[in-house]
Amino acid sequence: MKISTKGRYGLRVLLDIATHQENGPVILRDIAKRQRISEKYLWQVINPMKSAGFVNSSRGAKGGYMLAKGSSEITLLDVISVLEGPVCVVDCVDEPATCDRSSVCVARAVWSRVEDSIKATMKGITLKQLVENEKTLEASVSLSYVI
Amino acid sequence: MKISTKGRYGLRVLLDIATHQENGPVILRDIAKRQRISEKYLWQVINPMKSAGFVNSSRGAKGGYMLAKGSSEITLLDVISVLEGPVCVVDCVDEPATCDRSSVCVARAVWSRVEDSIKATMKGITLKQLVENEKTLEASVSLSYVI
DNA sequence: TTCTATCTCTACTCAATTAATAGACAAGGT
DNA sequence: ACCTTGTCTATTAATTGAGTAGAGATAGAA
Repeated sequence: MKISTKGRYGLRVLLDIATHQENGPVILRDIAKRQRISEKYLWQVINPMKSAGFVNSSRGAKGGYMLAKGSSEITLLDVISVLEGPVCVVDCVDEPATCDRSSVCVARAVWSRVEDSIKATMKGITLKQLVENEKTLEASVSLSYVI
Repeated sequence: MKISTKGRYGLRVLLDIATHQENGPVILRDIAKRQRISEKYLWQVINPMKSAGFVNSSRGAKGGYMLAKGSSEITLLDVISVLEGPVCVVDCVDEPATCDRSSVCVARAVWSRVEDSIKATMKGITLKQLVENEKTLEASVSLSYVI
């Protein structure tokens, strides 16, 4: 029941891009520095998100990555699905054919219920919310320094 | 985001015991046959549940396992916590000390929210419910044969 | 008492997955 | 041209998952 580094890093990468893309594309090296993740590994994280259409890239000097859509259109469920594979706590939920009892299996019904609940929660969390939370958090932190 | 065999088998084992313990202790070999799991591996599943106080065991002839408490007192969250370890999608949620940013980390807040939702869902599912679901399911299946 | 059924425990193995690292290559802007 | 940046393919070490093997302990029955 763990989220792997791919999923966790992916979320942080998107958040990083969202908060730094005002002045043009954000380059991998800077993300890597800020997030303390190797560039090489980061590429493996960001590449699927490019394929999934969360970010755009441009090559060469002044290149980098930018969000490909509004941050309110990217949900946690999207990110995790792309980086960790479909949210599926037990295979038989998504692939009933793998077990002949699936149509009458009480256990399967349970996993299905758990899965639905996870999906619903994740779908309700957007990148935009995170960005806003971060802003208010920063504000309160800097405020505490002033006081 | 997968539940491993330990957790899945554990649930099935409890359900199996609950539905077969009327005539005394249920032996591992029978559970193994019915659930198509090796006895050896099954022991690794049932042993933590014994330690956790879900089942009692008696040794020797006529021995076996029985539920140690009412099926309404065992929740899915209990079972999974015992067999898969604490429900924790990301370490920093349960152990804030592992990361110095944890107190101001937006990502962590997200994982915490996901975790809480999973826990709440699992806590709401009791073994008793499963037993009852199975009964009604059996009834409807046998009915369909009669018709 | 002895036999047998049953649970108990430790150790081992094999495969898959995770989390990286390394290095060559491709393309676009100045 | 040159430098910057993204793109791709391998490789690897560590961890976890899933299961097997076999000896040992204990309680009831004959």
